[in-house]
Amino acid sequence: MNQKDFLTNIAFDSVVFGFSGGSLKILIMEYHNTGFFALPGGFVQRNENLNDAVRRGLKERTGLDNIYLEQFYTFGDTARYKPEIMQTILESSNYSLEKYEWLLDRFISVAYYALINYKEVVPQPDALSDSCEWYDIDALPPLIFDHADIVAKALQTLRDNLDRKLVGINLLPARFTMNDLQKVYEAILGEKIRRTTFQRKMLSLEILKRHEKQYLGKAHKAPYLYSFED
Amino acid sequence: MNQKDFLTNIAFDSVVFGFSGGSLKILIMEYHNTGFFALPGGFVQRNENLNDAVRRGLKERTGLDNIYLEQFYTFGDTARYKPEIMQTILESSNYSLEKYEWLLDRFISVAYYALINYKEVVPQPDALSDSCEWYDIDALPPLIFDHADIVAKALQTLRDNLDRKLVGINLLPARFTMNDLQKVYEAILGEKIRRTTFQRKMLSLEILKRHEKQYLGKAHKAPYLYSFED
DNA sequence: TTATTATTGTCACAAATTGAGACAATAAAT
DNA sequence: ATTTATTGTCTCAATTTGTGACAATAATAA
Repeated sequence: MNQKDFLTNIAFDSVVFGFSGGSLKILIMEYHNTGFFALPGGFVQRNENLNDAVRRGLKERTGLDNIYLEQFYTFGDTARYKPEIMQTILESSNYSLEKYEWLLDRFISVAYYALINYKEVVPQPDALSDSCEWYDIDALPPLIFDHADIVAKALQTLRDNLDRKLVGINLLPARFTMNDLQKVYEAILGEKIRRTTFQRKMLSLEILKRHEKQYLGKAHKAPYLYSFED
Repeated sequence: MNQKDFLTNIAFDSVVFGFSGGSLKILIMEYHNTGFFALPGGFVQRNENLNDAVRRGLKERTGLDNIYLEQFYTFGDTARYKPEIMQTILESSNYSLEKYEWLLDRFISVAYYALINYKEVVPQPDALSDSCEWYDIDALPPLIFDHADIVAKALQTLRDNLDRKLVGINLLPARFTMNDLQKVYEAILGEKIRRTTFQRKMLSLEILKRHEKQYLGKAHKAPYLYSFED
């Protein structure tokens, strides 16, 4: 992690969405001995595409390749520049302030959101952090810098894109019921959806393939399973 | 324009849309003695918000404050890094390669689009360029770097946002006819719109204020003028 | 075996939105 | 007074969406 390997003044942050227990969650890192919470992020190598840098960072945090990923905004206000916070983080991990002085400079951050299947992930902390864990989107800890703004804008963008792109599928396992899918939509939108209208709309898109029924031993009709990829 | 005044490795580019003669146009710069064409852009001062930097750049090119402006994507592929082009531009304007060596570094560019009233603008070249002129969106010269991609994505984003935000109004004078507005929509979408449906939809939004009729001496019924702001 | 229960898939009809054209009302020219 | 081109509005059809009804299950309880 040497300064000359990386572009200066530019960083990225990722809002990694997962779905579990009926609610939407994101990954949050906690730095050693500081009580500071932040989005997972990183820096761009000099010979690396920006998008590839973000995928590299996500691979380190989640172990996953081929993640659904979307860039949504670049945050560049001077108000987000708070070197004293980064200094505390470095000092708390006994990092040399001389060697890592470049981290105390101002950064403009390109923000992405990712959608992943919660069950496939075992979140991994990095060298500076104690933990990388799922937090319910409605119960986040206080975040450093402007990361709360980044999360809010990620969620807003996800909502705006929900109809246009059928992105909700990326939060589910390969096979899911119509009710599973509806729960994802409700968690993202933060409101209840009418069952019959939702089912009709999803089926009319003609991109869901219907498979065998899912028998769960419940005292009622068993639902079909669906998948996205043919 | 000293390196230490600016953030390194980060730039911005602006796609400035105007509407004239029934078609959509954007501002393009041509660099001295090179035959190179590019989008207007610039760099971010160390103590300046990113968005403010873009507005500062637009003010220099157009003379306008309070421009409708939207960030839409950040371009960070390594393939866009072509120092030989920038070197040619600097040499052709007799700039010292030593002093401006930082301009030969790799830049990640945050792209914005702006919508302005064509008639209010007298485009201004900068120190490196011969001209800053309007080009029809369908007849652009070949652009350097990935600027053609940036234009394409700007237009796509503008189209996607057209219904959600009634942005077309920013391309027109303060008072306009329904037909003027329809022509703007048609130029952006690249297709004809049904007159009665369009009129009904615009009026149903209830954000247009109707004013006196516009008598142009034509042998038919005169249209009403409308404005956006109260 | 036969109800009972909860949920699913689909249909039917109403309500709302959009598509498409008809038509009267102009301003100015003939 | 008639003609011409365009505008504002209306009507009806077509499509989409909202809302509830209802039969078809799987398992449970009787």
